[in-house]
Amino acid sequence: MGIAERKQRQQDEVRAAILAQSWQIVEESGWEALSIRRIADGIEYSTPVIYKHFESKDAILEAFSQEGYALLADQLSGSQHTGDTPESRLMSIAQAYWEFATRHPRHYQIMYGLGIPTCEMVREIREIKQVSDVLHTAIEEAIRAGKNPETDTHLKATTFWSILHGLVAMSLIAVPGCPEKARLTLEDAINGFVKALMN
Amino acid sequence: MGIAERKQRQQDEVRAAILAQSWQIVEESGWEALSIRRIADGIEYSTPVIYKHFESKDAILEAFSQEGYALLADQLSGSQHTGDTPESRLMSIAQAYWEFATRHPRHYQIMYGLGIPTCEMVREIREIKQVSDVLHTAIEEAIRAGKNPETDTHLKATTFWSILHGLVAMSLIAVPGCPEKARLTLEDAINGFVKALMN
DNA sequence: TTACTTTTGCTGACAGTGTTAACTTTTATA
DNA sequence: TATAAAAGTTAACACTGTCAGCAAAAGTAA
Repeated sequence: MGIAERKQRQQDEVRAAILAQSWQIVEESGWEALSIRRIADGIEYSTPVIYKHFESKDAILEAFSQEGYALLADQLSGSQHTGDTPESRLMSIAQAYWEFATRHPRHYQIMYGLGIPTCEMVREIREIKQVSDVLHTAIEEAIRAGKNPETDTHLKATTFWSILHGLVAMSLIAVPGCPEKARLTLEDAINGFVKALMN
Repeated sequence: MGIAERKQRQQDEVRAAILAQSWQIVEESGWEALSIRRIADGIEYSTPVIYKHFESKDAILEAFSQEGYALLADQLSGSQHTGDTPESRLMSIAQAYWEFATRHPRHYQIMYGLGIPTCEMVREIREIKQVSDVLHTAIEEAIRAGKNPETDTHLKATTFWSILHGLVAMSLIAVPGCPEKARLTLEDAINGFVKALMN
């Protein structure tokens, strides 16, 4: 009596096909080219089928946004323990953040283009919280090792995140031609931030 | 023979009406509600008339983007000479930048939502260049007054701009509820940046 | 004033968008 | 094999930006 299981499997396949087709369209032609009809064409189904799997087009975008945060969280966690000082660890995280944005620009676009992560989102969406947690942990560690242990962790973490986002948004998206200069800008800014953080 | 002049005047009025109506729609319902048909309805003309004044919808958006940069340049110029040290002047500029974004969020949205200012844009569009110039001047002055006179001005100016944008994007758009905290974050970050800038 | 020309503006269409109600076909169960 | 449920399709609604072709008004010249 594996009928229900097979059905579920088939549905899962369709859902996966929707996402795969969507991603193919986005990679080839960008987010603005993504449309329900184009997805339906690609997977050889009619448009309403998509609505059996996703409540709306926005839901599809959100799925990719979440995927992006999961990927980012992964990369950041991987760099979390690189380096032997809190300073170098913060720098590693910053570089991982930057690398993620350059490697996955389409992901970064929806993650921050369709509404920057709000406090509620950080609370509700696990993937965003993971990113936020990595940043908070690294900042907290640096504060403890620094000369001002009663510094506001949350304040510094949002500052850190904001600086990272600002640099990525400007350097990466605005000047896609010279990634070397962008990297220098990043390292310089983070160096300054870290020095100010630890006195 | 003031016929041509009167005609020009009438055309200018229609153009102004298009922009005024557009702005009313945007203020009331946001950028996503702005449509050519709605504008046409509002000014009591048919849709093709709009295309006599603007090449496309994007051209209308660009007009507002430019207006935004002009406004921003104004505010920054006004704060350029507030304060008697280079440090305090940079802080004034940062605060003016922040104030502009909170006071004119719709403007800020198109200015940075529809493509962040690239190097070419800064070169080509006068309004953006004015903003860029104010930042460069203030940074240059601070570098000269600091302990590292051979610091790269352009690098530091883009860093300054990036940090400002990052803070605005995150603090303002993400957490619209608590402007006080956002302001603190801004001042803290800029303080750190300035200290690192001047050693 | 009349005839002609240019400007101005409108109608209606094209090709596309997200979304959904109603219907048909396929599939599984009794 | 009849029936109920699930799956999938067609066709529409209400939008979107854009534009070709046509009607009307306004200006110019005889």
